[in-house]
Amino acid sequence: MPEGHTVHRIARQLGLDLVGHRLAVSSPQGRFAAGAQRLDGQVLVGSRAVGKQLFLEFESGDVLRVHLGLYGAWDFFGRLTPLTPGVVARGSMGAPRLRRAVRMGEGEREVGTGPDASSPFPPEPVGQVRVRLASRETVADLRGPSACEVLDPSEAAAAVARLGPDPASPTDGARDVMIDRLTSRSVAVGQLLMDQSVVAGIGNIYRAELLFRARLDPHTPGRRVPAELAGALWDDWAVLLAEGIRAGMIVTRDLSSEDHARALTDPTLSTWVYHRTGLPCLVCGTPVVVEAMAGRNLYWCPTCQQ
DNA sequence: TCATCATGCCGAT
DNA sequence: TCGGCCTGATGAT
Repeated sequence: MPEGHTVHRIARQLGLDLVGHRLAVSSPQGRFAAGAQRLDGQVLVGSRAVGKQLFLEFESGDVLRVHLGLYGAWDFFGRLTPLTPGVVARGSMGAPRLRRAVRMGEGEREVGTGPDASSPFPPEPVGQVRVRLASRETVADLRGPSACEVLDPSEAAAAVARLGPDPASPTDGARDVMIDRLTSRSVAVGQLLMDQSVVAGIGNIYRAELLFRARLDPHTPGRRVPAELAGALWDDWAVLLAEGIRAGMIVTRDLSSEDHARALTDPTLSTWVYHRTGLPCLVCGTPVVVEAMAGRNLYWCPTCQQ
């Protein structure tokens, strides 16, 4: 799945191009027909990401809650404002294999179009589109989400309250809340970082990378993590998340601009340990190992992380 | 062409 | 701890 940075980018794209517009809401696939009918014709008034969840608020107070799960993605068409100056997201945002970014040439306009500007607008839905949000100029199609439901305001508030703090959607005392929840349990810190009620938005890649950057053994019980180290994990997560949102990809190493571009096609360039099983640790040379932790692949360096 | 895998999470056991 | 769900890419056949 898209980790937190991707969902924040989706929230921003929808905020730039669909918030403030009266939308046609439909479910071409049919599996969200009732929810779509409830939202159809309303003005979208807010777009917010908390962790990996997206909350879209409509003028009636109804909130569309979306979780992309492992496979979900949004496809954008029509008029799109670049999230990063000069870079227009084309195609999908969500499942990473679909991520595409096209750098616009000199002199091109700030506003780009979808993947095929010559096709009719709005485009015919392709595949299983659970929800289509359409303004006169922009279409957003949601495919393959694990959660997609309409909530009333109190239900939406409860859904947000179940999540831990998110550095990109800050709340009062967020850092202390994360420190407290991380250091009060005996569960392994490698599991706690993936627990969305401890801290929101971290997935399997950021989990492995944060632990390596902190030189922390993933098996360390949360209780044994000093508060200063838990705070440092929060601070580093805030940095990596902000950079991920800006760049539109997960980068946890300092890369030259050439390597940054090459990392689009060679993911092993952008991480310290994730997906580097058997390759020498970039710091000490020890082969990176992979093991299952709570049913997910955990990558780490047994020498650096002690 | 097929089997496997993936940045997730839930509920049953 | 496991299977189930959702979709597309990848590497093996």
